[in-house]
Amino acid sequence: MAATIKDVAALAGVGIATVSRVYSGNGAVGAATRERVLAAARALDYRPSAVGRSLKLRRTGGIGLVVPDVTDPFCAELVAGVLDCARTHGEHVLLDAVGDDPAREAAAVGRMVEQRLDGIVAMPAGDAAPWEAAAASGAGVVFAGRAWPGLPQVPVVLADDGAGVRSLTEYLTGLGHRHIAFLGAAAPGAAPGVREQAFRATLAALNVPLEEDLLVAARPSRDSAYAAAAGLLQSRAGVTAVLAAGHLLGEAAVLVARELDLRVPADVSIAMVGDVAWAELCDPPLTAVARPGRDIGRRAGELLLRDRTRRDPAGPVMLPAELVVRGSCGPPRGARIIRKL
Amino acid sequence: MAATIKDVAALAGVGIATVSRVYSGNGAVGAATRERVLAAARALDYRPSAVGRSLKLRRTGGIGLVVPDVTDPFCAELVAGVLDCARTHGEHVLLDAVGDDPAREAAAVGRMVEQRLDGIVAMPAGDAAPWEAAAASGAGVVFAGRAWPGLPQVPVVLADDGAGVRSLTEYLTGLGHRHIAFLGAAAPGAAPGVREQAFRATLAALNVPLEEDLLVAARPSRDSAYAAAAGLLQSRAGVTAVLAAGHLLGEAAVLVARELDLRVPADVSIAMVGDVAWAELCDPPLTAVARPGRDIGRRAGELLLRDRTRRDPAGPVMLPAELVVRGSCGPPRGARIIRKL
DNA sequence: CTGAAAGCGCTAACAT
DNA sequence: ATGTTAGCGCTTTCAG
Repeated sequence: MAATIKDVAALAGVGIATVSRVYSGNGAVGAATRERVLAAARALDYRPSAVGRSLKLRRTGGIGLVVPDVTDPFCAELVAGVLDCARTHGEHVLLDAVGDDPAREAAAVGRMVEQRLDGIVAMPAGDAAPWEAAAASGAGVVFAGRAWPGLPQVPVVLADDGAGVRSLTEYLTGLGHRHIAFLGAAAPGAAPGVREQAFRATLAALNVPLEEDLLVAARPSRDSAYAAAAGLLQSRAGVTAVLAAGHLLGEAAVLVARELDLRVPADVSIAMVGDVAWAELCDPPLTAVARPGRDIGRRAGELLLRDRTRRDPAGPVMLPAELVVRGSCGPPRGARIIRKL
Repeated sequence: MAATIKDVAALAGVGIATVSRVYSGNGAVGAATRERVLAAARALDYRPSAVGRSLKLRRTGGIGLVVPDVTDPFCAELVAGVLDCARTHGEHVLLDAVGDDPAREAAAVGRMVEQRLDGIVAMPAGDAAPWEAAAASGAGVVFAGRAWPGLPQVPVVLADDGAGVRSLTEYLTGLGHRHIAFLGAAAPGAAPGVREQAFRATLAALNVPLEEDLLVAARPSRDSAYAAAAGLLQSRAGVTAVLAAGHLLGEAAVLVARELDLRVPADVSIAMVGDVAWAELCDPPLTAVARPGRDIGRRAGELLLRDRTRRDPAGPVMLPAELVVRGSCGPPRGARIIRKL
């Protein structure tokens, strides 16, 4: 169907090497010859085959990208960032969404390895095995937006959620809150995430006593988030503010507060980590920690594409998460009015 | 770096053809031999190269996907749908976002053609040329989520926005509205889109006089949307409802209404086409026309992957857009209260 | 049931 | 400046 280099060479009356030289830019060709080649190519609608070239060069180019869900705003930003990076480098991007399912992730990584991509940037979900295999196969791997404790040798770029939560916690306590709920804690027994750790640490540093029963666990699903928020706000033991550890949890908190006819921020302050479009649209607009998804994606791509003989940075690359103050947090009910700075 | 079929054959003490047969499934191999091959492959971390196979088979597989912006909720849904489809067919997806820029689109399509993908599904932005070239090269092309009048021979799958806008317009007029603004009309002189046409037609069918100055134009950007909404609502000549033709326009309307201290729906009713996450979160929740982005993506993928010798359906595939009634629309101020049905 | 060999489209020596 | 050729990793006749 598609014309090959031979067709072009034949039509132009030159050898295939000349055609190759015209397209690859290596080696010189006379102006007249080049013109004949180009004309022939145009006549035949010739596009050089990346497949043939890849086989010969033993390097395909291309970035694999594995995220849990393209529909999630943070993931979408991250994808956009990787796309940006790929575009500036003239690379293509192979995308898959694996829904945090380790089996699907393994399958996706396997397919990408078979495609002989330059490397993979991923928000890792489950098993270490596929990543080890990918790295062993010579493909680069960079994690983005999510840490993966098991593979310390894999470079990773993250939002500095610890700092983000610290800012937010300090902001809330500064407003006068002493009974802050943390929505989205680890299940009892499980290791707490960075967000929860930062929350605990900040409270401790501020000498605000931590109330363990205000750390409410939730799995990362809408339903679980909603249940957790409902459980918290219905029987709220003097909670004056809730810090939602993710945008799904923030959404749940807003919805539950509205259902319970709680005024925000008069009755409860609400804030969340993850700044998404609706944060600005809801009423009142939600204070949130903005995580630089696009930058993370871009940076991860750069890390992948750059010369891999160079030593990678020790430890994760942390990109700043910024506190965006909007109208959803105020002083706790009954507190002295804080004078504006 | 990576092991090849030869390495495996050598280690297993068989010919490369046998290794190939083990992996491709074509031809029979003795159980014992197969085991030896598999063992050797495992020892070498062998993964067959898709590049070699593609070259030999002269068919790469893979779906190209071109959207304006992965960060847009509708596009993200569409991408997710194509990903779903690709997964069930064992295909991979090559994604690019081109920001509605014809030059970037042409570049993206060019790269995809060079990759010798099976075909491309796209939300087309600009020029017809790259698409014609792609189709000529033998790759299938399917448009999704956006019509492209210039290329009638390209199959296209769309949300039935006409029907959606009709439902919405009927709903609004049913509530008693007679002065409905349409936010997002075509620029004066330009051809109106399906949404606008449906709006005009529905009003005409209902014998509601159309007020031309309530059709306000906007380009598809946040700024333009905001300006249009502000212009409309500041000097509103008796507008009782606004129908926003897209989610960006809906967002702008909500924001402007809030800034102007207009109560929704008491002072103005607001509704939009495009149901996005925040519609449910904002206060009051926004009535919207839900467009089945994911289904559109899936369907477009199917259309692309299925035997292309079969005749494609004449005319676009229309997927239903559903009116989701929430709290942002009510009877116009001063109207007789409509009895509940 | 298995091996040898041709060739997919391309690039990079090497030769002219 | 241009042509010839080998070979990238794989599948697939064709022999055996």
